[in-house]
Amino acid sequence: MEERKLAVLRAIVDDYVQTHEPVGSKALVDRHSLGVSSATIRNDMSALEEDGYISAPHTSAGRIPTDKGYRLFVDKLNSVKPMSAPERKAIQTFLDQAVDLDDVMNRTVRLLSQLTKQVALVQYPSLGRSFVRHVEIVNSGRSKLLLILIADTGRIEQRTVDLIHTASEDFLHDLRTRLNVALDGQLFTEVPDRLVGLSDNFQPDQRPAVNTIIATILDAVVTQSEERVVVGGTSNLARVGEDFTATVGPVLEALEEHVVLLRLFGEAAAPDSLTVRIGHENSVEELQRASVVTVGYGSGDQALATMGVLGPTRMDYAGSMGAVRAVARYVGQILQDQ
Amino acid sequence: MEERKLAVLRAIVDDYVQTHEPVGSKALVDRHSLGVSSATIRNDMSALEEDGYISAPHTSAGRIPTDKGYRLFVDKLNSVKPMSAPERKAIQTFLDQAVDLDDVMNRTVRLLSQLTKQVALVQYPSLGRSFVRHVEIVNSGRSKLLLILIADTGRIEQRTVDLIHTASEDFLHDLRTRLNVALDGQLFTEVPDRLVGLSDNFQPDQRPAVNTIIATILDAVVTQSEERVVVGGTSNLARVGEDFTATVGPVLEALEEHVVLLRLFGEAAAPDSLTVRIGHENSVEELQRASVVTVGYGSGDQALATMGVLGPTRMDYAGSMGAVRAVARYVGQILQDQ
DNA sequence: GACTGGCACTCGAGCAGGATGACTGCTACA
DNA sequence: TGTAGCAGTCATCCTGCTCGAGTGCCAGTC
Repeated sequence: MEERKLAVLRAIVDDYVQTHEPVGSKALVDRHSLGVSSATIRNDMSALEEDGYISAPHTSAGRIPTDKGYRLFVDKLNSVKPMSAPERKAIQTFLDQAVDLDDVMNRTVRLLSQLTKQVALVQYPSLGRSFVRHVEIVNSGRSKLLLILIADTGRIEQRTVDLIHTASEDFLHDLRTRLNVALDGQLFTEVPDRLVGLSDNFQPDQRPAVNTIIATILDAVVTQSEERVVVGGTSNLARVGEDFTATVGPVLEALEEHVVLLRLFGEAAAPDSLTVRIGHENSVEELQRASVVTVGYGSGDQALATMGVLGPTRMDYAGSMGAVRAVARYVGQILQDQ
Repeated sequence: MEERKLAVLRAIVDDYVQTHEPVGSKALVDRHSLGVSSATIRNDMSALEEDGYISAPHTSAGRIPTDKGYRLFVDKLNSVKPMSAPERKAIQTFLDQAVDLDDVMNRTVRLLSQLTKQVALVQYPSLGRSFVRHVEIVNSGRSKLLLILIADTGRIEQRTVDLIHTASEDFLHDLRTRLNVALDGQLFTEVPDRLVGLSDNFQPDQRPAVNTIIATILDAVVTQSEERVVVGGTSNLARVGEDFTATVGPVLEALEEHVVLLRLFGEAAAPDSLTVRIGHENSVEELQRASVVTVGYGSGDQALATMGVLGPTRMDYAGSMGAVRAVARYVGQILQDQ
């Protein structure tokens, strides 16, 4: 791929992202200093179209980039747009005001959507990659217990447990202590192993209750461990122009299905490694006219979860990538400090 | 207001809600058995327009109800549409599967939006109307503490507290016990009073730490007590047709501002008392082309919080009111059982 | 007095046809 | 390999037109 053809593709993407209109050869030489005439550009564009990087909506219109064109553009992007110093400062102070994990997640989503003017997606720290900080059991009247699992990231899972008999305070105290001895500081994925044989320490008549509680813990840890995603900035979809019911409707629907979103995130990558999925590269059908920029976040080198933004394929990739990466870094830091 | 004019208004609202198109006098007599000719209807419509209940978008079009017309329609509604037995069953089983409060709230929002095909809004149970079930303090390494407040509704508030010195386990045990003695079973609004003088029970050198912790509790209880709302079903806005950027964009923006939504809910009414705000009756400017149906929910006769749906003024009021009320009842029951 | 049938009038929707202009592809040339 | 110019294409915009839904009014009827 010759240098100039790449420059032409870059120029087309830039212009199209800005104007949302097919861009012609003449407009291109006017707005960019490419050093050659429009006829030459036409030849290059013709070649680019041949190779499937751009296409013309109809004969007498300009060209727009295809998914393949955006892909090349992103691959050849020499640098993501870094945040300015005041922006970094603003991100930091805004996130530092958060009082708890929910607040961190909500603020992150707001920040991302405002910075990128896109829909923001933030996954809660995965339990599977977190450590148990504390287990608490609270008697909630009658024969009900409230079971609370606290992760080092500040994430909390709670479950109610129905027992057949009312549990005594002594029994609960004993159980609480043993659970915390067994689990505190362990990875959540280790929890099932650590609970094996725990009920052996109890009186036979207490074992059914213990086993019920253990089953509930396992359910909370295994079944529901990944399920939480926060979405924000959907009003940014209003600016896409185009036909609404056909384009934005399905996207909104997909965003409501958190299961779909989790599939969208896929495997959490290492922190700082940006992933860009453009149009059809996306496995979720409703989102094949959209692009997604994601990045893993977390403390240390292992990612806790993923966050990112979603927008039309004609988005500002360099800017979005920069913003997503910057925010992810700060969130990683904050969760480390918790 | 004569009976027939009211019947005409009802028919106009029904037809317009169904077709989304201005309805004329002829269509009206065709579709409804009003027992009079179209000319008579025209006279009635003329009078209704005079009184401001309906209006014509332009000369040769039919009429559409005004906000005032919808208001009269709702006021004269003799009954909300009750849920069918299978629907009630489905609501109940779906909600019964919820594992914790977050899950109840999320399921409620999904249920409401699916039943009404509108945007659903659910406020978390207000702390101010809940009782303290338990207070927990967890040492989270170094000089940090994790403070957890659990309400009887299952709602959990957490805060991290930075102390100057590392707290001893004995001190924490003592503090935890005293806090629970003082607070368990109390209304959250009583919490500030109950904590007065608590630090007097501690050694002078421990008092600064106790006071810091108390200040954090008060902050969690007072400042942030009302703040949580869940929104769902925004994809239903895609079906409004009309101009998108002008209508739906501002609504989506308003929905993202949870502070605005809380103002929308206003004072939580008693459970079961439905409130309908139509178009301009709404104080939130961006939502003045929308209608909101809300109802308080809770166990007993005091409402814990509010839930409802939001849609275009031309919504199915009877159906929405029925669905909202049915769901609110079940949620109230479930929270009572927790 | 309330209701009906009929008729003239209004005004937006929708369509056809023509002018406009942006853009390309091609060809000849430096 | 790059440039200049020209012919051709095609969507968009505008205009004028017809069509028909729907109203308002009036005279007549029960």
